[in-house]
Amino acid sequence: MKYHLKKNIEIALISAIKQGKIPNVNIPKIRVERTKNKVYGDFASNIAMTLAKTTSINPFKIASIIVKAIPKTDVIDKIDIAGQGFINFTLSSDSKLQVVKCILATKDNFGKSYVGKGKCIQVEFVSANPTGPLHVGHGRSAVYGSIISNLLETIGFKVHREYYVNDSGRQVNILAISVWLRYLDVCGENIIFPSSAYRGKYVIDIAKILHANYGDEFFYSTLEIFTDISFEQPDDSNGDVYIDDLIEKAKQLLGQSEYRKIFDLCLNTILLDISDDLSDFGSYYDEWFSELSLIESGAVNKAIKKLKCANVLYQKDGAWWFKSTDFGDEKDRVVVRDNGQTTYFASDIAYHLNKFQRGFDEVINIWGSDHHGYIPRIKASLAVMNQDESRLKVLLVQFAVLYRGGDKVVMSTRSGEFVTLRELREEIGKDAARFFYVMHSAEQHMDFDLELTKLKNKDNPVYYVQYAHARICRVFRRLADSDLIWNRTIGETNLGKLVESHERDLLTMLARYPEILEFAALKHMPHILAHFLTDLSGAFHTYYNAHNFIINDTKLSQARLTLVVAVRQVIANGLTIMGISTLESM
RNA sequence: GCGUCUGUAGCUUAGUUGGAUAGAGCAUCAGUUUCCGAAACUGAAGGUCACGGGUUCAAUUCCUGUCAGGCGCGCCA
Repeated sequence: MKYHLKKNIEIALISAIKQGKIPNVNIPKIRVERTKNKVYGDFASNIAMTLAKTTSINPFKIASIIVKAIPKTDVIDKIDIAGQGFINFTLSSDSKLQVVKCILATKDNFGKSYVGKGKCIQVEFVSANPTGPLHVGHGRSAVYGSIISNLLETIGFKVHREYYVNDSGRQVNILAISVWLRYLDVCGENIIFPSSAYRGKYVIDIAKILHANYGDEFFYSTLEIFTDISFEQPDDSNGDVYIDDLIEKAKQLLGQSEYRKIFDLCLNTILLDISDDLSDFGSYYDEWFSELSLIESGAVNKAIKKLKCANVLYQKDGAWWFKSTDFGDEKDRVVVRDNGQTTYFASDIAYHLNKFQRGFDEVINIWGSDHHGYIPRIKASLAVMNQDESRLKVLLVQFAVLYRGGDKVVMSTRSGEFVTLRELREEIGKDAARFFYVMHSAEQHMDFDLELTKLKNKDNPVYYVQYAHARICRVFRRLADSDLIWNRTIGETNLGKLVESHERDLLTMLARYPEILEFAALKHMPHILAHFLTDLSGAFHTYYNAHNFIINDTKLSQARLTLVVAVRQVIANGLTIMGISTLESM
């Protein structure tokens, strides 16, 4: 429709110029937009105002010249000039009704398009360290990433959803050592647990599994372990060194293959928990990509070689540094430590190179806002390796602060006092959690009130939308109770009877749905969809209260029922994209 | 301190390639069930768009300065 109107304006402009009514200037990009206020019709263009300066003609006059030259079609009912020179289009009643037939014909596919032209996009999201269960902070990324993926798929992109597993490096080793120490406890040793180890209850659970699977296979006495290891300072000032010493000692005592058994069990247990948690939450993945595999396959070393060849690495204090300051970073970054181990950053360089080599047209990373300082160095490394870094888009998600009533929920990993995503889901449900996470724009700091999400009224938008759907289902159950049926053919042929303002509003909203999807997907703004569904549901509830659908006037009744079926379809389609259940009754 | 994101009604917030009277919801106040589920609807009130400059036909939107807040600034990941 927009395209149709643009084309008509273009034709009008060209003919006006030919007739000499408007000077022959460069025609700016013609923009046609939905009006914000329905008194201005359905669509508006500001073309006259943008032309005013170059032609030095008053915009109102330009507008009237254009309007006169626009070809007549049966799609457009009338064209007005308003304000400082807006050209407002009102669509014909008949053309507005088409959307209902279109929805009924395409059903679940209504709203889908091929804007993406089948281009491949990789979306990496959450990628939390596999050192513990996901907490509520990860929830927002999980929802944001999965809905963006769904949106992109809906408008014709091929989407690859990926979780990057940081299964190498210190943190996972600390987890392994934490589990091992708890395991020794289970074996009967009395271990003083280091404060810099992971102290959550889940660590003990894994230790029990370890013991159940392997018995005392990994048992060593306290004496054997703690000899030659400096004591941990009570103020935790040497915690890092202490825990690293412990890791080394464990590897020594246990040997590589035994240590690996513990390590793998920890990792697999946690990963299984995370993947179950995410899929129960409605976020799904195509691939779980292992960081360790990059190191073991030599991909990391290859990437480092590339950087060396590009002459952007130098040695200092026994470590290898990447000159990222040459590419706008704040400081240079270490890629190989003085102990010969590669850093997380080195893996990430290899990982991003790998992503690019896999041939994705676009690569999207969804990161917590705490990683924003990390973007310049990754882009720098890609540029050095002759990759087009504009193919990488990093979307930052701000933190959500949890409230319970008016009180902030304090979270601290160390004390083990954090709310897990699973607990959140059990407390308020998947649907409410997803809706709340996504209803605000991602770059907005967000307050998430747990009490609010538990309300079962319109304070809680997820119920509001789900109720609209259930209410429509209810109407049809009621219809059946009265031994009546919905007749689509009669409904469709009588759509012209839908003349009430509530009905016109709904028709306009339904027609906007595909535009909303396209906009939300391309701009990576899933909250737009959430707001749209809330608005559509609101318009429906208003309509429901103002008019009856099951009435004696059969033709009007069938037309209304047909409209309402279309509304239900669009709500269902939208909720599906959001990963939220559609309910037939509540 | 430097970098970065944010600041819209009492609260939570839409408003995005600059457009017409800045939209919602909650809370407040006043109403709506013999009628498809009131988990709903109608109406009222509530705003110097943090503050000051600039750019132009037009600024909540772009630029700049100030103030306030979040986050980052490890040979952690």
